[in-house]
Amino acid sequence: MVKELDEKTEALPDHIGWRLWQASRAWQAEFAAAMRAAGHGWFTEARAGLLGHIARDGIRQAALIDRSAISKQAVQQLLDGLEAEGVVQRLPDPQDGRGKLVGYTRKGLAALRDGDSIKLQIERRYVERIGQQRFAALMDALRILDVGPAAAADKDTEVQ
Amino acid sequence: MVKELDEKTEALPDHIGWRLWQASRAWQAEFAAAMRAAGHGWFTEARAGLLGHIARDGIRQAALIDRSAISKQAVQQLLDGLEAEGVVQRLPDPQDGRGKLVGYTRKGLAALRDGDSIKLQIERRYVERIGQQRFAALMDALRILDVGPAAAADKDTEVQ
DNA sequence: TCCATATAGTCAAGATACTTGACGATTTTC
DNA sequence: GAAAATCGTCAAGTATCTTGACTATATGGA
Repeated sequence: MVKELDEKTEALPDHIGWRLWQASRAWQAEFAAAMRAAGHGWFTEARAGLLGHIARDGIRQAALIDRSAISKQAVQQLLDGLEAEGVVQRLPDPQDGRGKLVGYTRKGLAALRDGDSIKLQIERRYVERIGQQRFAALMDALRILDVGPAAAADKDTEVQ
Repeated sequence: MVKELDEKTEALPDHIGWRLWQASRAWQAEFAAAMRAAGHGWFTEARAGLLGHIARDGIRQAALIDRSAISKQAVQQLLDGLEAEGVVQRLPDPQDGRGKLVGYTRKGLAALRDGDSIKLQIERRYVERIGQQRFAALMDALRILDVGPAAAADKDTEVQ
């Protein structure tokens, strides 16, 4: 098709936000596809974002709400889904009659283990592609940039 | 609250995917907030993702669909919204009776200009935070990683 | 002790951003 | 020309969020 080749191939955006977005989306798509291929068909990106805030030994639902950047109702709905899938379970908090403790089921913990090995595989591919040094520099810069919910939550202390 | 301090502050994930996701979300939230503050109340992250693929001199809707990672119906719905907001316009393609050409209105072009200056402001803050060298290394690594739709689309040509 | 207030979680309703499936109009291919 | 592919649209449904209203429990004085 000559017509296609005639078209100006206009450059895509090349600012930090665009690059981060593309890289993030690509990573998530790769990870989610591998998780589903590994038998965890319930795995979605929204759920992944929440699971990232649930420690292996569980967390109080209220604390989870604080850490996630979304509303408590959204957290609840995601938890409802994960609970229905048998990935997490909610138990009453013995310390606080109002509270719930969110923890992983055996199925959930198995998924975490699979997830860990998939992460390593992806990371290995990234290192192959851009080299160990550049990869280290990438992680280093992202760590020091230190955006995200933890950094935002620290503002409660108002040290600045 | 002593009880809070007693709780183990379990570490958040620290792999490349998590860091990219956090950084990407933070950038997008910052950018979208600044755009809305600049009077572009119609600006959302989903729309931003699509606009990133629309060159200043327009694009055929079919080409836009190819570049975006979403379904053609999703593209259409986003375009419907952007057209209703007066940001883009769709004109019949004189070369192809089936096709449409998507282009910016004056309002859309003005938003692009504001967006450019906001991007520069955010980038300046990032450089202040992590230093010029680290920022350059970050961009360098992300560019060479070269994930995203353009990389995928280039596979059609099979130059590799 | 009792009451005001804050916190934890839930229920309900709605918006946004997607999806798949079906379809008509046009172009390309043979 | 007629079959097949492409382009855009319409319709319906799902996932992921939102805000608002509400109940139950806990906390912290008077």
